Amino acid sequence: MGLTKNEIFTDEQNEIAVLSKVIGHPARVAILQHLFKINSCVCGDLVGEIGLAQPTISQHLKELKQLGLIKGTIEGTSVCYCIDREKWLEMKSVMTEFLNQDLSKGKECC
Amino acid sequence: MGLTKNEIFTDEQNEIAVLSKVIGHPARVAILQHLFKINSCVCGDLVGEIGLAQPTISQHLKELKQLGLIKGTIEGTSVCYCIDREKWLEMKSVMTEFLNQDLSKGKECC
DNA sequence: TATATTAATCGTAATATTGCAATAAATAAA
DNA sequence: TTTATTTATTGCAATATTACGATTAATATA
Repeated sequence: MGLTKNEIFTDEQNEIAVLSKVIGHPARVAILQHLFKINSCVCGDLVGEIGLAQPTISQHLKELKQLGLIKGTIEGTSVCYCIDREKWLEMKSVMTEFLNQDLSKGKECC
Repeated sequence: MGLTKNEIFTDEQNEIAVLSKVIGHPARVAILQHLFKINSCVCGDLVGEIGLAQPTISQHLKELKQLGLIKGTIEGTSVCYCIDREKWLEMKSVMTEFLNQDLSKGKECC
C-alpha cells in the first residue's frame, strides 16, 4: 500500500487532487507567490528568496514545471521562470468550480 | 528530513498549503463532493460510495475533521457527517485570493 | 444479557515526500 | 583552455502518507 488508488476515482476528482497536491507545500506556494509578485520572469534568485537549499528548490520547481504551472527559459547560465498563464487559468477554473459548490440549500442537521 | 520546514514560511503560505494538502487526495475530494451532492448529512454509506476499506475512509474523514472542513454527529450506532459551512467558506476565501492573483500586467518573457 | 451493527483505533507494510550533500552538466568569462 | 557560475541530477536519510486486516468501543436490538 502507500499507493493512492486513482483508478477508482473520476478524472475530475483526480485532477482536483493532483492540482491541490502541488499547491500543498509552502515552498511551492512561496515560489508561485514570488513569481506573481515579480510579475515577470525570475532568473536565479529563488534560492535566495526561499530559505531552502538549491537542490530542494530545484526539485520543487521541477514539480511545478511537470504540472505545467510554470515554465523555464534558459538564459545564459541561469534559467528564468514564470507562471504559465494558460495553465494557471485552467487550474483556477477547476478549483473555483469545486470550491463554489452550493452550500445554500442543504438541510441543517449536524 | 522528510519534514517540511514550516517555520521559514509565512502563516498564509502554510495555511494555503495545509488546506490544499487535505484536498490533495481523490478520496477526500470524493467524500466532499458526495456531502455536497447529498446536501445534507451522510450517515454511514460513505464506505459504500467510495471504493475503499472502512478504516481507510475513517482515516480520511479524520483528516477532514481535523482541518474542520466536516463535522460529525453521533446518531445511534452510526455517525452523520456534513460540510462545516463556515470553514468551507473560509477555505474558499483563502484559496480564491491565492488563485486570483493578477496575471494581466506582467511582462511576457518566457 | 448476548448479539449485531457501526465507526474508530492499532499495527503494519508499501510507497511517497522532503531535504540536502555531493556531483554532474552546461554555459560564460577570463 | 581553464575557471567560475548556475542549475539539474543522484543518492540517501528521515519522515509522512496511504491502505487495510484485526481489534476495540459504543450503542441498538433481540
